[in-house]
Amino acid sequence: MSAEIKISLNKGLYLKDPQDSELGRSIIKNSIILIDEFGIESFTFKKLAAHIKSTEASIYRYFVNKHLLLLYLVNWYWEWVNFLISINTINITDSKTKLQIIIHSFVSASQENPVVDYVNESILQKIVISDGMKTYHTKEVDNENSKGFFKSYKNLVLTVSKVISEVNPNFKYPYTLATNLFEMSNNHIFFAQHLPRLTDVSIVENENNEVEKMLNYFVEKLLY
Amino acid sequence: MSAEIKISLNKGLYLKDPQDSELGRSIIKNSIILIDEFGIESFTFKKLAAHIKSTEASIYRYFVNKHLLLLYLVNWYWEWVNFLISINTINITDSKTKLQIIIHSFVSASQENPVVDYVNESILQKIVISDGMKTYHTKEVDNENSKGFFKSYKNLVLTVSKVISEVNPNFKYPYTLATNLFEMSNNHIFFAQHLPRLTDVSIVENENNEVEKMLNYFVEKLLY
DNA sequence: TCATCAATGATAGTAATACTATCACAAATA
DNA sequence: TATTTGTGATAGTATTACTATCATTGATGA
Repeated sequence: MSAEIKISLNKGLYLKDPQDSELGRSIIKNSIILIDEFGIESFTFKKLAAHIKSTEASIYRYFVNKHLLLLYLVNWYWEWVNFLISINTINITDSKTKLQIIIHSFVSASQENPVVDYVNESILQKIVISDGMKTYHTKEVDNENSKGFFKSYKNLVLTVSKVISEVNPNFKYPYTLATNLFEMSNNHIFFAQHLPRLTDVSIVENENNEVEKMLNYFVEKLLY
Repeated sequence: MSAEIKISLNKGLYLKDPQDSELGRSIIKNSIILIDEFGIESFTFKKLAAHIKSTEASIYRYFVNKHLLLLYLVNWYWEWVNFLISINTINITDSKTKLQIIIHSFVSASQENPVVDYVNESILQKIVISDGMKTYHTKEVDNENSKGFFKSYKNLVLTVSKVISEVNPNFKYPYTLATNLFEMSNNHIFFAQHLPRLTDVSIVENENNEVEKMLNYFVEKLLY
């Protein structure tokens, strides 16, 4: 995988494309580290500025506020998972196998080779698991949705729903299941770590094998 | 249903029991209204104080901060749904029917008779749908979990998982499915309203029939 | 009936957050 | 060489999320 790949995102997510400058890439790289460290609530542009030895004002030239920065990062993740699915299923003809690969991508996205050096996908996955749903659980959803800020997620769900319908054309809820596989994946990785009573799976040695097995079990019962 | 019912919650959730005083009940009643109106992010104790013609200081005598207030309200909801399930399944012997009633409780909890006059369960459900997951998606989960702040949710999941295992003792993931039914219910009501591309269901005339049907379809495929 | 005590209100103050504005400077570009 | 672009430095503001202190009122109890 070369460094040539540039994931392109909705222009409304940023004021200035962070991928185009040293400072921009540093903002991306280090915001991922700091959001993971502090959580999105306690993360501030001031902390980030201090960390990268820049200033708040400079960061505000790239992103309107931290919510849009998070949305940018989460969109990046959605695009990236979509990309992984594309390349990993390109030569696969069997739909059931495709769906298995999709599930593997949801669960183990973080263990793929990095695409660009300024995004640590492994940490980014942790952010998506912990804070991803906060991007759309706001009073601004409808407004932001109309600007296309959730397009990447919808694309991902569309891709997966197609495979679901290939596996079983009679299954009535392909979109619902597609969304649910992604959310279940994230939720139960989180629950295994923090609220184990809410799940049956556990995380052994940082591997999400059990979550993957669980999702395949659900898919089998629902579609086969 | 009489007004005698008092839902009892973990004492760590509040500084002073809001159910025991006029002001406390007013805080509960009006915080539900204002959180729904502004969303948890823009909701402040100052706004609430102005709304109920009290002061910030007085509200802080009941709750440490708005996060704990939200946690209180969400716990109230979890307890309430658990209570609904208990009374609505009390004379039911068939497990499949029990599970249908559970699903109906998740989806239509808001349409049951109110238990106490200071909690509008219908609006509270909207809050749980929009902001409920923010109670545990924080850096404080482990700490708060150790204080028992998620006990009500775990109880609810335990109740449901037992019924799932009654329906099909061989199903491997009863806790996962129990959690997922609750989360799916909330998520897809939300998606139907704000991000319809992520779901197959729609909300017609404020009724969640389609979500209920969808959940029953999933349960059937998974357990029958 | 008086003392006191708990609950609430009124007011003030502080540190941090989430910005916005202005000016200076250096490097790239035309 | 002139100009534009990107970044840094600094300052300032409104709001948030509290904390502290004191006054008032109404109920309790001796």
